[in-house]
Amino acid sequence: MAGSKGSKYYDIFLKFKVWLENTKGQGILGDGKFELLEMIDKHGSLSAAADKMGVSYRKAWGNVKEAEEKLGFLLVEKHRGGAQGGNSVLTPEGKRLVEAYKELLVEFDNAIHLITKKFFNKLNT
Amino acid sequence: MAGSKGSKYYDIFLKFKVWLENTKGQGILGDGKFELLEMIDKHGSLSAAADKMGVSYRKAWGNVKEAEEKLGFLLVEKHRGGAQGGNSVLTPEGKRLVEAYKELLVEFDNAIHLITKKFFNKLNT
DNA sequence: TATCAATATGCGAAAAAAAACATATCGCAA
DNA sequence: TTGCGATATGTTTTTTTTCGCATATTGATA
Repeated sequence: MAGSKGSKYYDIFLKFKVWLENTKGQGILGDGKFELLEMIDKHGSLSAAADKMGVSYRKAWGNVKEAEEKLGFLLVEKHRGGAQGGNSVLTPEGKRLVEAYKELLVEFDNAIHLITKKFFNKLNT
Repeated sequence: MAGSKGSKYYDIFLKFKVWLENTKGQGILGDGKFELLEMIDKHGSLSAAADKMGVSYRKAWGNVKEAEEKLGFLLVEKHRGGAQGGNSVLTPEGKRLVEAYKELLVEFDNAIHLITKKFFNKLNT
């Protein structure tokens, strides 16, 4: 819930976003891309991950590539050809990033919760 | 500084954004608009605020109007005509929001600082 | 060795967002 | 009563992003 009932701020909410940036100020990875990485990890391929997320393979592939270029190292180990056509798995670095990001989100949520409370308290003073 | 020296994460940073949203999921006010409100407060007019921020008056005006429409109440009291052509001052609600937001940012920065540290520690483990 | 599913990319269209341009209105003060 | 500077908007242009379509490559397996 946002502000207290009856307040003019009743249906207003605080939202936030966290992402990784490089020194050039370019965004690298945010919520969407992290979710994509998780899906790749879970399903074993970019195309399956894209499907599950309801985005085109073209877009998902482009996202991964862009992030990797900006980072300067690979997040996903891609294989093509073979009976299944190919597959993709996270690199150790990719896994690590995803893990760290997940924990980060939890802590962020906790912090936000407190801060939000204070914010609306102040507004309703 | 981001990761520890020599780390693969050396030149990567965590960034964040906070903003207000209404129940329809529409963004209302973020960093830029809050800064605009501060400038209006400081300079006494929308046009001066726009100048100082290096944006067009058209854009600044549109931003304020849009935010007010989504909030359902006024943030700025505008007057036109007169010797000076007109002027603008924050409404009490506008002032209140700006104040609360400023405090919010400080707390956010503190929280982020801690969380960022943990994040990179984990990556470099 | 032909097939098949997944990776890999280029490119043009379409949609969305931002910036620029053009006016109109308003009201005090000279 | 005219000029000036700020508010108020509609319209158009430009820029940026996103989407969709087409096409090539790869390699285990039947």
